[in-house]
Amino acid sequence: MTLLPSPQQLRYLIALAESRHFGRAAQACSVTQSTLSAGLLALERQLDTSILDRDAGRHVVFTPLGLELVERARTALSALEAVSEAVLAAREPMGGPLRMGVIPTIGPFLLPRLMPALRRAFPRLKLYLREDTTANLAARLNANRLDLLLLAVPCECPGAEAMPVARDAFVVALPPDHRLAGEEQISPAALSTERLLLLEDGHCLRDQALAVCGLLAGDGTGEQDGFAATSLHTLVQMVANGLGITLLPRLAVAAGIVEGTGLVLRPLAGAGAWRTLGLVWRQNAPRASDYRALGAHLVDTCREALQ
Amino acid sequence: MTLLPSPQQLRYLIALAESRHFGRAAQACSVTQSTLSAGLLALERQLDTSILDRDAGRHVVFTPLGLELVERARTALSALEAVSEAVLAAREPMGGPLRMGVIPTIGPFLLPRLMPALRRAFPRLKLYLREDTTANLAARLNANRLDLLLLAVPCECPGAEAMPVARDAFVVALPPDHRLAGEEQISPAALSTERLLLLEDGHCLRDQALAVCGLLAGDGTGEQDGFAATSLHTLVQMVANGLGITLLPRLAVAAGIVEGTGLVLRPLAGAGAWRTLGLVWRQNAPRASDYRALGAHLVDTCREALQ
DNA sequence: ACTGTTCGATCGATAAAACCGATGACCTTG
DNA sequence: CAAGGTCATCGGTTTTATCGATCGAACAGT
Repeated sequence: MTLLPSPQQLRYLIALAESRHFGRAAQACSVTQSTLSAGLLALERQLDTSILDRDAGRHVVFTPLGLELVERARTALSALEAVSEAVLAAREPMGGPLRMGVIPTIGPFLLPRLMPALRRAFPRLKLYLREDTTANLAARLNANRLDLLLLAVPCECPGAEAMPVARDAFVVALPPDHRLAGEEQISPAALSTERLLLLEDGHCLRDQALAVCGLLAGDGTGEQDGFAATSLHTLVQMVANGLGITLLPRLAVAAGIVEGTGLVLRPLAGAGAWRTLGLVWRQNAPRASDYRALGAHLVDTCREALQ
Repeated sequence: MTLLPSPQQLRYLIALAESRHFGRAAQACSVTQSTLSAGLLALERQLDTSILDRDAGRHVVFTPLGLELVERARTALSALEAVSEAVLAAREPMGGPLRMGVIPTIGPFLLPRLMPALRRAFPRLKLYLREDTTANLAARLNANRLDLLLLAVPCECPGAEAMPVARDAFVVALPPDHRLAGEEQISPAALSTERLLLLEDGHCLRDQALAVCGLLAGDGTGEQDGFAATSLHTLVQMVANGLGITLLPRLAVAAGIVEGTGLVLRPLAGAGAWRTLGLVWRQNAPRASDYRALGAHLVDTCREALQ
């Protein structure tokens, strides 16, 4: 039987990959630098390969194989942690810490409603939140630094399981004096010729809104003077200032994002366009059944939030 | 940070689950019984849970949670082994041992051609073979006791990646004095009223043949007097004895399975039915690129084997 | 009921390893 | 060239894994 790397060695490896600094990596692992150094040397000796390029000056440089090993170490360590966590999950369903990631176009509008409902339904749940873009959240989910994502599905996330929870329609928001403000509803085709304001690149809502207008995402598509908003709230302010029009998710509208701005809201003509909100977690996550139960509650909360 | 189970402890757990006997499990791990016993007790203590039901007489009985932990331990250990194996795979592409499973309706007809070709292309490859049904092979793939499967895809195998390599058409085989033997080609509908002989339950070819005839798989479907064949060779002998007709994969026919039997072969009318041969391996398998290269060779071999 | 056997748990001793603190060698920077 | 920072190495200590021997309970055959 081949000699296996120890979990500790893998921790050292991952910590070093994240900080690229022996001392800080050691600190993250709560050991001394000498211990971490020796542990990594032992790992290289056991695997009979070189993980670090030690001829590369004083910077920590990984060999190509070393980088692959880091990735595999991550999944291996996640699998090990899943063993421990399965015990906790079985002992106390819907208890303990849950690290959830949420995108900025959902969080501020849904969480204020969701949190009280969850606290009522699952009093023992400790929910840690992180707001970030889909790509960053997905990376953290894979690195086992988040347990659950609340975002627009489908999303590129290999090895993950998704559960759709709600359909969130897009609504056109315009200044009251806009020439389209008199229309009952607005056709998607009409949008593509307007000055369409969008969130900056990286927000999935941006790409979805562009898709609704029949435009392809790309550098600066749909931007006015190269200017894009950093949040839906600033986006609304820009529209209120007459800089253009935009698409808002019904979820944000229902949460009152346009209140006091005087903006006019109009539905999209036709079958309408929407995004699908959903939960995403790692396959084989020990608490997957918890996540599904949470998703069931989320379905209710979304129905209420979307009136 | 939570205390993680050690790889050794997981090995003990898995070995015990497989043998349900402390002494033999210890032997499988090359340790003494006392070591394994202490290791498992330490694991239960660390996880603060009970894995074994020790009030259940002298038999080894796992708790429900214990069984789940065994499953998770398997995946965790596989992930750990993947780290080590990635090193070997990088050091020597297409070298070292490869444990391949193959179904009985492919192996005897393709391997005689495949093996010499592989030996020529990859001289350093050490290929271990196991012939079994799809279900058993899939179980062994998941348990990390096989690396690669050669079978009919798609197959139920979660967490696996598949690569189709060839299309293998079905051919009707009949006795020369059969009333359908005079036809140029035979329609699938005509088959369903014939005395159709098939492999016994568990062979995927059986279900595929039934599907071709528009029949659903079920208890005894398509059996004559409750009698089913255990291999394609015996099946051919039964047809030659006038007990009925059957469907054979072109692969077996091309390998000469009906030679000397006097059986008549007729194509199926219409678009024709076929099975897809393919390779399957675990996602994240360190040698996945090797498997794809092997699959590319397999495409050639199959083309030749199917003439 | 008695008895020998089998099986898993426990104990004491020993060898291996993980870890720490201090130190050394080397590179980089001012 | 000197100073600071960074990783590797070394000696000593603590912890852990393992073994061999033994114990006690459950079971089977008489």
